[in-house]
Amino acid sequence: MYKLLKTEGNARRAEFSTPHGTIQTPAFMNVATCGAIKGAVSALDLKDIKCQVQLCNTYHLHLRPGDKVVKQLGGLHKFTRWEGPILTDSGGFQVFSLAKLRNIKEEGVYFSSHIDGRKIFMGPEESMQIQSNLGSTIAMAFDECIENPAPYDYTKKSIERTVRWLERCKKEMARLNSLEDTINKEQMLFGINQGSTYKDLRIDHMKTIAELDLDGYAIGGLAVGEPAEVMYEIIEAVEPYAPKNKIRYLMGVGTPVNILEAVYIGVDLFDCVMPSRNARHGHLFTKSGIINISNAKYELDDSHIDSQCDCPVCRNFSRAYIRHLMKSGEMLGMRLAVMHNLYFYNNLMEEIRTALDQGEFEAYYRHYRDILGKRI
RNA sequence: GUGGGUAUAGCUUAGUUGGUUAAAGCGCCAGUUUGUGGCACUGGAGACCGUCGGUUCGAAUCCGACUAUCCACC
Repeated sequence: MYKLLKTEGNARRAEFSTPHGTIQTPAFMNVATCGAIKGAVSALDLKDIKCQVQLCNTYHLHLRPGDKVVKQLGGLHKFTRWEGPILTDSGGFQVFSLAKLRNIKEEGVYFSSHIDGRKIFMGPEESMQIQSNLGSTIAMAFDECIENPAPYDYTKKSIERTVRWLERCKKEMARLNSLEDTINKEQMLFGINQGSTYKDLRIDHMKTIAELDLDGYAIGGLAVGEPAEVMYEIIEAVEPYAPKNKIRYLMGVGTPVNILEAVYIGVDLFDCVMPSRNARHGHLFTKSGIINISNAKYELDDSHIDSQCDCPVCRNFSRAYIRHLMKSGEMLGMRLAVMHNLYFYNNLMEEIRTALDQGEFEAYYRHYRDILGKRI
């Protein structure tokens, strides 16, 4: 249930209520692909880093430990000890990211497991069944994330198929939610807008899926190599056709500035591996830009990662210590880096929400852009 | 003390019958990462080849002495 609280320009401040709690938006989802945020961060840590909602992956959990195993253990919430909202990605992106191994047909996609190479099939019904077994709060529709660049004709045929897949997803989810032993009988379904970088196809597709009255609408297939300006233009083009009374989710995006720009255009929800993956490689976000904590210049730096940050890591540990841990390959270094970066993202979203609450988002937006010195 | 082996980048090593600019891994330095195939990838710096002398047009490579170190024996 999406409840709009305030708007400023196209930017929206809202609450999205779910069976597992209310998400204050704009919000960032913390990526926990296999049921855990990479870097030894457990559900016990999530409040400390201001996490509201996690994203887990259908494909990965299907392969290991298996969605039926998770169901027998009571679903993802009980399994991971996280009581808040969980969104599961449908596996559609893996079709794209494992492109060499795929074979896309009308019924679904045949591809090889990245773990043991065995052939697997996933179509809309399978994806919904897996996500139902996982018992996530929100299921994503099974879509095709089209490569960039893609020919116009291929894109047109692909999004027509993605619409047919979406209709099958909706039907299957209704069936699964009515079954006696379903873990979450109120599981929600988000549709995904595709259409590569063709505005007319994007708009046509959004108009079509808007009529299906889904619980939320995602924009997928962006930030896959096209310039950021192109991404912003596509979001701006599609935004007027996304239902006003439904949450909007920009999939896989992005940098702090990407997110700020997208909020400005009217997006509510984000996810991205950037904060956690960058952290694992020592790249830490600060209000004055990214620092690489492994750099030699931090060897004797007794200050905190970000002097303006009040996360648990910055309240306690020095740059020199975290650099030492990262250089030594200590797991704690990675853990502290990931926690800091996720806090940075979650805190950024909180600042955006506060600015919207106070009617000062425009000023915040311009200020933040100036700090980073560029739009991208 | 005697006999034998070894000595090449910070470390561990490769280097053809002597032939242009001595190679690799690790480490070091820096960069990349956008619905995650988690310790990755890309690039860079760094060696007058133990020391001194000899043979040769030419020596990391062959010869001698010295030094260091390892093994065996006393």
